[in-house]
Amino acid sequence: MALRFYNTLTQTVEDFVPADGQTVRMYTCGPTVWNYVHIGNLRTFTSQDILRRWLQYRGLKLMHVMNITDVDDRIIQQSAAAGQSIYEYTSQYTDAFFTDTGKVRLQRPEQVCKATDHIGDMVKLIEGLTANGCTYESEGSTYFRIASFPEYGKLAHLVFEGLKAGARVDSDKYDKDNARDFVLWKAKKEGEHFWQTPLGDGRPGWHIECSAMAMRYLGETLDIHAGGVDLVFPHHENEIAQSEACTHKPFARFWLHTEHLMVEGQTMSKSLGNFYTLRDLLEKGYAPETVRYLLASVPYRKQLNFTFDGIQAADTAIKRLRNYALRLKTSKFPEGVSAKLAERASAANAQFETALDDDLNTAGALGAIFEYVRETNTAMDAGEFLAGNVAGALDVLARFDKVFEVLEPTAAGGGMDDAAIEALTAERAQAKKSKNFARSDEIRKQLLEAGIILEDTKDGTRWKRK
RNA sequence: GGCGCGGUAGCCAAGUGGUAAGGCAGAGGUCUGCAAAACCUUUAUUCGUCGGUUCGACUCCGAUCCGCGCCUCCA
Repeated sequence: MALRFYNTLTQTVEDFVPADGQTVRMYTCGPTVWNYVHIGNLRTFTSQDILRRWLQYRGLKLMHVMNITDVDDRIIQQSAAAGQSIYEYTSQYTDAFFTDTGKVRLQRPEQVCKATDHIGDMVKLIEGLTANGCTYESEGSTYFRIASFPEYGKLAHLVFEGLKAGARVDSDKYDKDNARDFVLWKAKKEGEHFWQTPLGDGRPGWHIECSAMAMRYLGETLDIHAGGVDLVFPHHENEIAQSEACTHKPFARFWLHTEHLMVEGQTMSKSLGNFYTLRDLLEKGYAPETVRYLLASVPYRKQLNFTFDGIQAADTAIKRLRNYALRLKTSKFPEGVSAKLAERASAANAQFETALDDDLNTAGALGAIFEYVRETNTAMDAGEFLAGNVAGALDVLARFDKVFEVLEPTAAGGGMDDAAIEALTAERAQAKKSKNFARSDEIRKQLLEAGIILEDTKDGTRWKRK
């Protein structure tokens, strides 16, 4: 089955192939670096990481660009309140962003770009729009005239006929011809950071950075543009308008949007007290890969209800897979290879791949893996799983982990080293042999306190870290 | 009001015109010096509700109820 995605632009699931057949040129809206990432942000970024990994799994090359919005109203306010320049203020949150996303094992895009490094590209784009008659100036600011782009609304599928200009209360302080017109370049305000440009002293509007940087690095038509659902309107709609009105070419072929998450069935918000950053969760003792698993396990187009029961379930599910991997690596299986089980491994891989090809159905993919794990565990218990089947099973896990990447535990740091554990395990084996169960249990307890769990099997004792 | 998404077991969740994946939790059992791991059995005659189409619908159509999102800054 072909790889396919739901495209917000057409509201249908479409087969996906990059325009040049091999390299996916993709742009995702990155963070506004004024705070630490919360789990809602992380859900979107995690879904994009799954997307990246799946495209690579399918043999495609990637040119993925993500922006860092390091100048906007909130940043200007917050940095002023903190008595810092916008650069000082945003650099700490930019660093924190990569630290946090690194912990949940998000791959870094091929190109990360900051808005403030691309003011020149934005100015050029705005000048191009002006040359095409799509802009107007008012009190030093430059606006995009929506009336100049008849297709406005095609992404969000909004119809604006009947809307009276100025009918909506405009919270923005700048004057506009039409309430829907949006600002490309904001005139300088006293005390605010600004750039001197041919457009006048000021700073960029919110939407222009994405168009300018996306086209700068990826050309006029991208294969994929992705973000959270809340960006569909007005952000992505405006990106389309300002890009296409300039180039007269489609800005992006596929638009992918990740649904929001809820927390314990409610919208996440600070006022409800259910607002969590990744740092909050890690402080509560959850492993970053557990958060990753939970966020990735629900398909990206479905709202995800984030609960503490859910994160607990994710933790247990990961342990099950780790135990399975441990069993594969430490057990002695009879010689030979079971053709039936080899076939079963191929079938599991096929199911896994079919699910992810189908608009990244992560829940379906996980189902394929767990079903395979249970069946092969049963075969192992029955003595039907043979030594020659180990490689195939490890391959199933490896394919899974290429996408989900949760099997390797995050190092807790400190603790006992492997040699010391092996020595105690050996001593305990001796004690058990001579039926000295008191000493045997003492060692088990000692290791448990150090976070090491011992498991006695017919092939000897194996250990793992908690 | 307009546009869009969703309602499947205690919780999370896949699926689809042919008779309900998977994970977690619960109960019982097997194995075990202890413990752990693993496995087995068990938990939806039923997929928000009501109609319709069909040999057959959870899956298609209509209506209806409920939840959520966007329409203004927002992942």
